[in-house]
Amino acid sequence: MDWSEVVELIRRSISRSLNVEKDKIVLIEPTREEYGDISIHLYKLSRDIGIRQDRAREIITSSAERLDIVDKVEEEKYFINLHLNRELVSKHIITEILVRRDKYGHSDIGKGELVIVEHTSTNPNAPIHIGNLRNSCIGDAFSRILKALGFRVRRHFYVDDCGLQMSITGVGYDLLKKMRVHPHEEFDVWLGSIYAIVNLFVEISDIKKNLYQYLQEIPKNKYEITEEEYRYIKSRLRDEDPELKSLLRELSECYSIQEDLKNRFPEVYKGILRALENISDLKQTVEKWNYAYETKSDTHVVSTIREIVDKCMKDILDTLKMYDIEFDSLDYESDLVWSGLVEKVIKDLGRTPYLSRQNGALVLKLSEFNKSIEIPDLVLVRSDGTTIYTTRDIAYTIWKFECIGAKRVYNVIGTEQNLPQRQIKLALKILGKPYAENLVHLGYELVHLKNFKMSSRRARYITAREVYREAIGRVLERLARSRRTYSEHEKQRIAKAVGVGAIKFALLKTSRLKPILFELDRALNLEENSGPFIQYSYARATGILRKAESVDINPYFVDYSKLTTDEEWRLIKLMSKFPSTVINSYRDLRPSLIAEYLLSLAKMFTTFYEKVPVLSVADEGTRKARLALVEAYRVVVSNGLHMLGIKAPEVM
RNA sequence: GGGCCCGUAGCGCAGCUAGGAUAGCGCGGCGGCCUUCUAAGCCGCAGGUCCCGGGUUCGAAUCCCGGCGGGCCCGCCA
Repeated sequence: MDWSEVVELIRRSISRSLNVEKDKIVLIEPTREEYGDISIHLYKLSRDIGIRQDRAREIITSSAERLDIVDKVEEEKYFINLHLNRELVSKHIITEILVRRDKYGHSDIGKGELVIVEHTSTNPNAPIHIGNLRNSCIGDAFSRILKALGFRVRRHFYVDDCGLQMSITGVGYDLLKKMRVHPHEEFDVWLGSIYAIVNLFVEISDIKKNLYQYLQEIPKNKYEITEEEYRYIKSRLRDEDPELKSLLRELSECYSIQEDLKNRFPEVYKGILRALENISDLKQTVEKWNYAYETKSDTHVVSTIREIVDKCMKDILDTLKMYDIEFDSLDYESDLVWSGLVEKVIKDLGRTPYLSRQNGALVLKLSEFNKSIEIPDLVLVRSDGTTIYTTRDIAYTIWKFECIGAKRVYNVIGTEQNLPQRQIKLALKILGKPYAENLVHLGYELVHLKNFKMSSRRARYITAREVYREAIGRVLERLARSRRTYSEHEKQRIAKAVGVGAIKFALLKTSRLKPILFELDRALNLEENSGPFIQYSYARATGILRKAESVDINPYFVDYSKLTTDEEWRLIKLMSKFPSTVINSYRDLRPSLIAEYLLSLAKMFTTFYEKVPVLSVADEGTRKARLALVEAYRVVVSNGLHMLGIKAPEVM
């Protein structure tokens, strides 16, 4: 029995006695302990069902009193307060937990339905950073929640290897290879620097080209901004022509990026700059690569991009593995394009009245399809024949439903992509796909850092690996200050579990619709509203059972009348709410609900731990009952942590 | 200009979807608690115009309308 069943039992009984539908009976949580466990607002109820208050009171009271789980019915102001029979309810709840064990909180509402959770899906041209990690944690936790609820879950990583950002990286990588400049750091970090630097040169040459019509002093086909040029630009910044002014400002911003990248990645920077002497139009080269890759028409381009994508993906997946995050499938965007599926989707859309050609590009007229909401049209195919990201994502979505057979698809993608996600859904509707409604955008707000703006285009980020190393280091430091002694192996295991737990919890506990200000000190402060706090409570609970002479707890042979303290009762009640918390978390797409729940549960356990002795209590029956309670706590908290992808260490 | 989201204690956040009793938690501040199951802990104190203004209601942090403040999006980028 869990809390929702207790509530249901009472509702059913009262609704029968009053002869009204169950939905009309609203049971609420009392705000104070002396008001009992469950309350009914008499005024509201009597109005809702059209019956006099005193009559309702009479019926409810006698109906509730007949239930064996109800101990006492009291009246206070306009409330009827029910006090539950602690012994009986405790018995039901603890038995349920100890019998169901690692299945407590699980259910079969998913009925084995196949669902896809797509998450992380970062560009394979840079390391995964702390911002991406929020996505991974939410996606991974949500997958675990779905699994616990009986869904068949597949976790997919969309490898975005088409698109300009890959051509930019590929061109730079190729140039360096020809110059015999080889990577000597972590590959993904190295690749990220190439992307940022080539991207910068594309940008600079573009601006210079436009600037040339105003200022011939700035040569139009040079990639670097010299110091002289920069001084000159600054002296002209106050020019009155707005167009010129904005170009100057952009270029001056590029200069600061240039200096930063030159400083941090001198070898890559100089190598690419030297190689560029032989390239007259970098942007054109990039576009050529983009076209060649998407059409698979140049083996050198294809093998080069594939090479860097695979190497980068290895680093990304290795990093995520450190956080215990894994995938069932890597879906290469290029495979999707090369298979002809993207083309087919465009063709299918062409048969609807909503596709039209504008200036050589193919545009999906979403505004005409749905006039009730305002939504911008979507360019599907550029005038050079290449597709854009959203187009490929439409095909990808169809692939998930039709080729994989998913009944529902969850996309963990930042809220900044709200619009494209809606556009995809509309495109599915235009195609008459019945599953359009089963595409769920699990959006989340970004991670911000204090005094630091992350940017892939500038190769500025806090990588997930850095954070991991820092977290491990801090836990080891904490262990060194501990009064306990640990073996080396134990230290490493705890450091990993707790370090990762701290980071994951910090990223999961906040509602996904709120931006997170990530401060390392705060996230890794092991003494807060934190993952380690919950883990610590588990370790303490485990400690008690380790020291108990008999760990064999049979819930059927426990005298529940011995659990008499308020601390015990509060803990039992809260544990009984775990299953409904999991359901709510799934229904509202909010893993943070479980995080929040575990925090209050751990807090409650800690209070119990401080106030109620277990091992030292003289009465054997009491000791046994409390041991059962502690064991039940371990079950609930470890199930909950597991759903968040956080380990529960036995020792800390 | 339009769309989505957020606004609760000095700071970080729950509570709002299904309106009810004295609005919670953590950090930070102050004061206590380790010969007794792990002090990564516990207990106490101080700290609030629930952004503002209307409306609905016996009753609003919660629902509705209108403002204000902040974020994101509205690209032949991803």
